[in-house]
Amino acid sequence: MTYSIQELIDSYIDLSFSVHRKGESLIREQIEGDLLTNDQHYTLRYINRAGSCTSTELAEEFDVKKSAITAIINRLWEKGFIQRTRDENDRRVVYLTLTKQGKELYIKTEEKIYKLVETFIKQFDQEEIQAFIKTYEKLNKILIESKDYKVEE
Amino acid sequence: MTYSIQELIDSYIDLSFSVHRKGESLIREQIEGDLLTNDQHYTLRYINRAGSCTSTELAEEFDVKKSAITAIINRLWEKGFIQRTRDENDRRVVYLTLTKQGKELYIKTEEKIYKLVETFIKQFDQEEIQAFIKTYEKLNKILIESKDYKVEE
DNA sequence: GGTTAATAGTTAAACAGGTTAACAATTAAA
DNA sequence: TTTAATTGTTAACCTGTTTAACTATTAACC
Repeated sequence: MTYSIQELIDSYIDLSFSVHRKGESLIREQIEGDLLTNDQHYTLRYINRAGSCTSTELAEEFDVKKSAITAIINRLWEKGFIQRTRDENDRRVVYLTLTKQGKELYIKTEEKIYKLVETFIKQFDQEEIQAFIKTYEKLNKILIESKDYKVEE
Repeated sequence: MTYSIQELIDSYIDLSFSVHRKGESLIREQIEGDLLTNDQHYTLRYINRAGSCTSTELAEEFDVKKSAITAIINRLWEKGFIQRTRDENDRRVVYLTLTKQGKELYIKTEEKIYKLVETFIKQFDQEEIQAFIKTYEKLNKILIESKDYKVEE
């Protein structure tokens, strides 16, 4: 188990591709019928965890422009999964919360995804779990710190 | 460093989200101006590594329908980065290869991505490298094997 | 050999998600 | 009180995706 730096870089790229493509497509299959897309589920997840949040917050979390969030929220709002409430103190702000329907669908979908991921985790032995945790903590740290990375020309 | 199964599942989901969102957006910034999208670069990468390939192959690799590949290939073809060559033995088949221009752009872009990933890898100490390799190998194995996973209702 | 399958790729319509640029409404700062 | 900055939306446009129908070609079968 010795990799050159080149091989490590390749591994990272391959893993990133696999998680993105294969992982996302596995998760897509757990999502309720045609009711939600992947991104819509992530949006419900974020709002559920936050309890209530704003478009600006979602735009930062997802690293997209606010207009992209407006579009996603509109679709969820039209389907009755999200509520918009104007802040009476600062009337520019709109708080997003899940409706009862939205919360129910979110929980149901999330349970399926948990079952999927659980089958992954259960295939790890003790050593692999430790390796996973170490990698998870390191990668999260690096990805956050590299937010504004720029290659020198 | 002890995580419950619940926390492990959450970690997996968080990591998957981070790699997808933050990782992809970091890579996007390394890609040449507005010449290529992320998916277009992945397409050039696959063709370059294969030397030559077909739409069907790309559709399987990316886990999308062939018509989605046609759309991507069309855009790359219009910009002169990809060549289409009909197989004379089986005239249904079209081989995709990079043009000189396409190869040059691909290599230039890939170098930037390598530099980015290199800065990640260089932040790993020896133990973290071993943990990463173990996790990489395990996750790749699991993602491939779970290709047709279905949650029981 | 001639009909029927299957395969490779394309096209068209429709949708989701993304960007940019302009805007309205509101609040903060000068 | 005029000028900035912030929050969110809208409109135009692009990319990537699916479904369904289609063409062209090859393979399979009787």
